[in-house]
Amino acid sequence: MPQSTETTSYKDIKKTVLARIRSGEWQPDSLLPNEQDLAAEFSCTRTTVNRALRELADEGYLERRRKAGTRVLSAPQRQARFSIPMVRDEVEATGGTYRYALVSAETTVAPDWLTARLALRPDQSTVHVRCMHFSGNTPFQYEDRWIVVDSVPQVAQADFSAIGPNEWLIQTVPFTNVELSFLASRADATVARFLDLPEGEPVFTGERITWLEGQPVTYAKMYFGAGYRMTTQF
Amino acid sequence: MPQSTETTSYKDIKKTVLARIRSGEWQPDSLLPNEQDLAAEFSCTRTTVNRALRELADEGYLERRRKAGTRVLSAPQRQARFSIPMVRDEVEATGGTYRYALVSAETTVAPDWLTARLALRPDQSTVHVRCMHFSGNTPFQYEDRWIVVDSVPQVAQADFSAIGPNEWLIQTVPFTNVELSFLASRADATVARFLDLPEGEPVFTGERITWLEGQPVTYAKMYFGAGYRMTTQF
DNA sequence: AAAACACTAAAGTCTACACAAAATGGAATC
DNA sequence: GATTCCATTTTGTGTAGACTTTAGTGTTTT
Repeated sequence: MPQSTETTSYKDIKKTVLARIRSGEWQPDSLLPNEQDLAAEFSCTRTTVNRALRELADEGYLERRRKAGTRVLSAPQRQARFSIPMVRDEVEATGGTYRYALVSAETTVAPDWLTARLALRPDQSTVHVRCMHFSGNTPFQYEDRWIVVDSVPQVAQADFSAIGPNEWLIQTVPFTNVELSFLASRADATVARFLDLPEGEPVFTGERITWLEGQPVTYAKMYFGAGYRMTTQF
Repeated sequence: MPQSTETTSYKDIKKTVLARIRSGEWQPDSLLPNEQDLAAEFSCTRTTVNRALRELADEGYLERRRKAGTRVLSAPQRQARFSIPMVRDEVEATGGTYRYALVSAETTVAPDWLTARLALRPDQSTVHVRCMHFSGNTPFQYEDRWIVVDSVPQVAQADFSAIGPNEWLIQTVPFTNVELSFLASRADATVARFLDLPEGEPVFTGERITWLEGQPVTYAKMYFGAGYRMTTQF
């Protein structure tokens, strides 16, 4: 049957279901009709209903279990998606001119805390890179990163004077797992100097650990310049 | 054909595609074979390939355009999903005992900055609620919230002495749009007092604006206690 | 009672096919 | 040379039907 003449699409179903939840017609914790019945109601196939409900479950509105059916989540476990762009893109998106500057790059044995954090073997070798990202002449981000040499042997030959370690890594090694945190920290002397802030100032900070199939690849701490906010809409 | 005997599922296809991207077989920016050809290769239907590629595009690995085809995103525009639980759930998830305390609740005309922020009409009435969320006896979050009376008339009768404004709102009014930001701010005298921190200390801060069909519903500022970090894995 | 078992309802996934919609690239026209 | 228009390709979405997997529920056995 062609869908040009008045059919119900999975998007329509999503909207209707959401509306019913919002209107209170379908109370939290209550069970929805099964797919078959909904298909009949919307005069479409179960496939279409399935897609609608599956996506709503994905978005955190519904909970689905085989045999048990589909129920409305009581506390809509909403989730926010933040896009994590590369610094260059983030700067350019705001109209700024991106500039990168290497501060230091050296091969060292991993410090204790890093060995613990990444579950490294004692005395594994790392490349420690510190660098700055600017938007025009304004400091945008100070990055402090360690790369595990055993996981990324090529890093020994890498030259970080022109390209940032993040961009280099993305081009060079894949990763499978990431742990990402955000917090507020106080600017120590170093961070304050590079971000051009008074010492002790609050700094929005990101911490990122990346693995490839269980192997720790890199640990990065990213200190954002004054006034930075991470925003999303949904 | 039954799928018990060796068929390719959309999950298999996702894995294979990801593996090819990671291995470099399919370079960033390059075009993938079209769905028909992939279906032939995996000996399944186009529907199955479609689902696999659609989900990968959703997850930020691929870009798909009709007629243009499917290509590997050069900078895998990865996105992090943070779940935004209600404070009670967040506290209880860490094993703490949740406790709520109202600080103040009063009806006032919206201040200038809020009128501007939410695009209110001049002198619209709001309910201003300030409250604390504890984990055991440790301050977990100080919340400072305005609720627009015109959008939520019931708020005039609400009693926030036992239930937090957020939980109340979720039960009472639906919302359609949210803008959520995170930043690092310095604790002013009030925030410092409630969170039991020295004044000027960095505070991880969330700001949330909620609309219902274009109508501003509420503005909330959430100050998190010492050591808070927002974490996700992917 | 408690444990093991079978039945069955519901979601999960796949096949096979069809038509819809977008957008690219080239052809026709100005 | 630029613009408009159109055919074609590729993804998007729907139908119809089948088999699979999970997990409640009720029954039987211990």
